[in-house]
Amino acid sequence: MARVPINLELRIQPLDLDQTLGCGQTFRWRRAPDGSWSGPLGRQLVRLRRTGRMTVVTAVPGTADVGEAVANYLRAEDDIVRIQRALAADRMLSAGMSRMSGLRIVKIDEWECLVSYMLATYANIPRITMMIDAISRRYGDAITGGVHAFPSFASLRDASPRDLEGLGLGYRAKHLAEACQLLDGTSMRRLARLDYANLREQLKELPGVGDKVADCVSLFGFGRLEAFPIDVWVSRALDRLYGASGGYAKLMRFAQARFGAYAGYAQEYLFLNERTRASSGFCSFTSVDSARS
DNA sequence: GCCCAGGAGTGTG
DNA sequence: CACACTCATGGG
Repeated sequence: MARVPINLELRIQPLDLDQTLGCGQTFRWRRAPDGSWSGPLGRQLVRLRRTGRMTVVTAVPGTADVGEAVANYLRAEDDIVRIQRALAADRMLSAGMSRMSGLRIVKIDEWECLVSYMLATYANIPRITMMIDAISRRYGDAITGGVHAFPSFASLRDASPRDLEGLGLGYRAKHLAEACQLLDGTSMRRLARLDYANLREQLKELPGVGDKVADCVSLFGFGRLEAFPIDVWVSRALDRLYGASGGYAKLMRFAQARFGAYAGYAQEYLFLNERTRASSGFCSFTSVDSARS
């Protein structure tokens, strides 16, 4: 593989990189002061930059399929305008949605997504980012510039639980180690064939995977847009905006009845709105300088 | 120091 | 079904 950068342009619209890569659905992208974003995609380090209607893609080491990989990651096939128009029928959503018109749900690698959201339990986004960086540095192949690919299934399966704990994962280390013993190299492909209801039930069989994590993995990892992850922020939003309260199953039924096939997008709008109300910023930007060393 | 975090697991009423 | 408690730890 020639370690030569490759450059190309993609036309994906609408697309706001800050909203899409900095909103907390994915954890490995870093924003540079010039507004470009860089992150590992497979075994390449990809840099994305918007120029007008186009997205400039730079990849190291460049492979011919990087354009397809980026388009897949950004779900280029999703008709965001149509999805937003459908969801705008809901007055509660339409209010805050216009500020997020460039937000796209991303399609993360299934294995990476599963591990990432197992680590995301009861931790804030900066810490989740640090944990994922830690296991990548320790178990992932080096790409370039100190950036490592996300560790493969085999590399994490062979990791000792004690070693994982030493990376600051806390009680999540045990869940991750036990989950690896229940999976094999073909598990993600098998899960991908299931419908959403069976997928989330199968995911919940894994230690450290409950309703919320199963829905995050269904949405961001397996691309099921009907999934509606309910965390503390979404739960507050449902209560505040709709007066909906109760357990996960009840709120899930409420969301599916109200938002339907695009519940995942509705969830992201509600999540960001509610989190923004509590704090100041829209996105949790992590600068290139502070996140790498 | 204090509070809380894109929860899960287990036990109890 | 709803709560209550514990888990292990670091960012803000």
